[in-house]
Amino acid sequence: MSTPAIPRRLPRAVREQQMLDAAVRVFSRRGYHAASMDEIAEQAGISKPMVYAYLGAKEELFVACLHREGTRLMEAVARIVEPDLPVDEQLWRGLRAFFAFVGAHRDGWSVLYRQARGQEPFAAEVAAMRGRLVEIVAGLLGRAVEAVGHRAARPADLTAMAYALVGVAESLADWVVEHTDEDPEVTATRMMNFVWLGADDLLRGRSWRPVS
Amino acid sequence: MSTPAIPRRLPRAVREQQMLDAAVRVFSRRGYHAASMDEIAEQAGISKPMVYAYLGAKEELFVACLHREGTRLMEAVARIVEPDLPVDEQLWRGLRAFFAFVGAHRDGWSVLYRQARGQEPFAAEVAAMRGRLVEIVAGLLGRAVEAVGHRAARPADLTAMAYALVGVAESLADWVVEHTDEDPEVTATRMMNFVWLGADDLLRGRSWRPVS
DNA sequence: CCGTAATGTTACGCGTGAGTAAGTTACCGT
DNA sequence: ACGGTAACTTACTCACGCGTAACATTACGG
Repeated sequence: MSTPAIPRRLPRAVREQQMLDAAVRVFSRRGYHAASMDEIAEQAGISKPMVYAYLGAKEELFVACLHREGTRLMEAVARIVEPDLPVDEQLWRGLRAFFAFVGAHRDGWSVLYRQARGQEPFAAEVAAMRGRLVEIVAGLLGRAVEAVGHRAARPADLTAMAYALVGVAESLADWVVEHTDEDPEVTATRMMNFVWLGADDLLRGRSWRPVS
Repeated sequence: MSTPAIPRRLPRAVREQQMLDAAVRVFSRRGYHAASMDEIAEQAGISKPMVYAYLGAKEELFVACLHREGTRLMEAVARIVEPDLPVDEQLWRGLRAFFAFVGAHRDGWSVLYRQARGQEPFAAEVAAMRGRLVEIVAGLLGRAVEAVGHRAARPADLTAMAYALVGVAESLADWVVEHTDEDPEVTATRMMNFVWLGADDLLRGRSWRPVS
């Protein structure tokens, strides 16, 4: 009648995930430099050399965090969006998935966007990811313009508009992080209203879809 | 006929500005932690103990940078905006001033927004500044809604909308930083079009004001 | 013209935290 | 049951960079 006594030794794959969990938590709390490898190891319930053995030095570890969180985010969104839908519907779906993800992975979001964008070795990588996203959105907008039957807009105009869209999403992601109580879906609705209709219509009381 | 031989010793006020200039440059390039006091001193053309004598330890120095750049930005915008103008006109003026400032002070913007928001001792202060700005914008929107003669909107709705607006501005500030060649005024126009009209109208070819 | 305060320098102490060497214990296939 | 390997630890080294003590020099008011 001895409980199987959970093994003190765990397989590598499991430990790696525990380490990444701990690292994301600590990086997001302290910031890249202030975070110490010792604290990360402690949080992971393991000793420091194991972290080095499995995930390498601090920089590599941070990149691993970035990569995991970034991939998770992209997949969460990609899973939901279906091509060949009208643009507003695609936006709506993508945004719901995005805010839901941020709401459920605050620390990951913080590492990705609050930390990495400033710290020099990583800023470039995040900028690249963001750039790809902006171009995807710009492409979407381009197709939408064609569909409505207009002359093709200048690429710079579309890219700038995509920049703005992505910016709104990032900013409202902070809103989601700060307002724990509010349903991410409500935030997605707010964004759709704002972005799709514009301030002019909005101030006049119109809405793309009611907020709640 | 001896040129007055610029004095090697300079008054405190001048040195302090040189130091802050150097600090902003180095902080923006390297990030808070990676920036070394030695490099800042060297960039300022002075030795390290002088920096400590005039502006204190690293944290105090960074706060001083934050404060100077933040104040400059606020003043640049406040100087332009006049109350009692219609909301869209106020937005337009404020945005022109904002993007012009960012275009002329890239490093300052980077320190303020890319660095400070992640680094723990400072994140709170920046968040507070940003929060005040959001509330100002929200107040503006509230007055606009009343002016159009609607029932007062819920505060949370206005604040969220202000969040989104500020987010667009921040994001397009990055656009300005990256596209050195483009006139900041063009960026301000892009933002007005996007924010005021919304994607729906915009994709159909309408515009608040042509881009160029 | 001289003292004194402001401006400036060189050279160092010292904590902190990244990264590692060497050794130990549990697990697992044969 | 018994090698061998994967999981794990303790206990260091060492560089880096913040902050300072102690000292030098120029300006300038009285």
